[in-house]
Amino acid sequence: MLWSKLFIPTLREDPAEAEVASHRLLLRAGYIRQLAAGIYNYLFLAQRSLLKIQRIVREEMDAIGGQEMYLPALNPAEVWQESGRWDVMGDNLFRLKDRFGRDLCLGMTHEEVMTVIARGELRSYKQLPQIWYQIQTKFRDEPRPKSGLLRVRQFLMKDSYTFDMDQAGLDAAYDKHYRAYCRIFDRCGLAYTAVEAHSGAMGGSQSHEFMVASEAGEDLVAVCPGCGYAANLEKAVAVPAVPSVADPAGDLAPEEFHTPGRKTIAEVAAFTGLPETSQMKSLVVVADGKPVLLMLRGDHQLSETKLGALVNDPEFRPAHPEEIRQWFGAEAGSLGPVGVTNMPILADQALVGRRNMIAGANKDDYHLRHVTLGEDFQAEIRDLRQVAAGDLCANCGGALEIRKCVEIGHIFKLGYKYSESMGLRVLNADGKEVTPIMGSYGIGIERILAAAIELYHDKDGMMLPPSIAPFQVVITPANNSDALQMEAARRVYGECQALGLDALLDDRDERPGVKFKDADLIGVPYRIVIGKKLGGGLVELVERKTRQSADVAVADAAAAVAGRLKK
RNA sequence: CGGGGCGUGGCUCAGCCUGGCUAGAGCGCCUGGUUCGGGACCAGGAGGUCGGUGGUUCGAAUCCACUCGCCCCGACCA
Repeated sequence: MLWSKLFIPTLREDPAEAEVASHRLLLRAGYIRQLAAGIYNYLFLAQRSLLKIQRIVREEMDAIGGQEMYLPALNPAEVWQESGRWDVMGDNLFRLKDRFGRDLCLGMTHEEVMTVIARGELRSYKQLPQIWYQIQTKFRDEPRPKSGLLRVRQFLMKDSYTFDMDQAGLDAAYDKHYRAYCRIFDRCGLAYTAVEAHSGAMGGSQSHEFMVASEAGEDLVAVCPGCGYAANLEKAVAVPAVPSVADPAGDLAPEEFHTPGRKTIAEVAAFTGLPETSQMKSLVVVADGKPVLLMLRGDHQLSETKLGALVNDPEFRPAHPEEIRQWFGAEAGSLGPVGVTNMPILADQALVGRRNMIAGANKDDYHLRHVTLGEDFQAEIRDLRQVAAGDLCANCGGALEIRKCVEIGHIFKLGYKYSESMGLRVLNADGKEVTPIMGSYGIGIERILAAAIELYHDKDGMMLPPSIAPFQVVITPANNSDALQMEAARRVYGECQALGLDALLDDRDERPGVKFKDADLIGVPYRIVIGKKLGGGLVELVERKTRQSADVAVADAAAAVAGRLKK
């Protein structure tokens, strides 16, 4: 295509509102423009790139037997009420009424609609398994849209759903998706990791997220460089780092001591001269309307996700100061487990095997030393803590790292949540009605583009992988007023097209510097510069990512690019 | 929803604290000319109800109140 005819509104300066690299560059390179918070216009370049991503997704979904559909974004409330998500989703669901006052919503995913189709049409085990997918605009009323295309209120998602007769079928469907996702992200040129994920409100037994490491991300992932273990921090397990000071040995009885004004773990550590690892942290939460005392090692953080799942109440809350006073007779800074009988105690497994630790005395300004789990108090042992950097891998003992990541895909074994609540049943070979088991699998289309930019950019602009760049090659005549250069540029451009390349001819009447800057900014992987060496029959072939350039014969330029793209 | 910040030509910003001429700069845009390997130069030109509403004042971009929008932190989050 001819650049002079295209709408590519590049900006010379960084837009003020953009913080993260992908947002800044998408705006500067003329890919997107904002319409409202979390709502973007995808201009020509973005659309071109997104279409390429969608094409890759389609090809790989089709390759595992996926059947593409297109379902309404506008959904009647009834189907969401049937699944229960009308209430569960709260303010995240965009809701509206039609002229007759009927409730509708804009779909954030399509489990319900897919299940409606399935229950209306699937009758027999002979029709299963099925893999249905769509690429649709999804809506979420995000409380805080941010970071350009990374967290938006309207976005494209590939979502697929599988229906199987049994767990083995679901396992196979899940595995197909897992492998398809790897191929998709490989083809998109992303460096990604598949991590074990918390299945959250979606229920279900198994779940993986596909993550791209980036400071712009919002998820934290624990990874083991040694054995490859990787899990979302919400779910990660690890062996805690060894306490920095060994516990006092012996069968010692709890012993009260005065700790005036020392309320936090850090203050008590400073006061006693013993590290935080020698203390027990006491947290009181109210879950399901009832108080629970949680015991953790002093330096450990509570995992709210894990606790939410344990107590079956993701909405649990910390106890109020008055409640703590009432239940313990002391302030939050002096709480401990010894003598507590009016509520259940959950202790993190990192406390097992520890002896004679320090904990609050349930008496203001006093702590106890020599507190031992199982001897001085009884508790249910659970995994409560959030894994931290430096913890040891449960598989291989290596030190774990924590990385910020962008989630680009998520696969779930849904189980029977929707098929059961919405009444999907088919007849099995014995003529009995059975409920099929489902899986659900999503890919954030725009996030692939944004994540690629986060991964691959420099001070001059994007360095998009060729598979998802809006163009594969740009032909840049250095001087438009040089008729020979222009003629050669047109010829090379034609040859690129003949070879099936996505080529862009920068025929704008601009100085070379402007053309180079723009080409770098929008991230075209290869550039053929027609310049002064044309007299000697040579043009310059430059790779955007590496900045490596090579002189090639004019006649070979197009083929040279095609050759490099094949690699 | 809590905390912070910002709304002035298309973009980046100055002016506001301490009210006072026709509201500025750089970039971009238009016309003409010169130029042509990393965001050129000269000359001329277009473009702004200063987010909105109300108030104070002889007079408001500037002060006050309300309000809308956007960004960031937190909460939230298939």
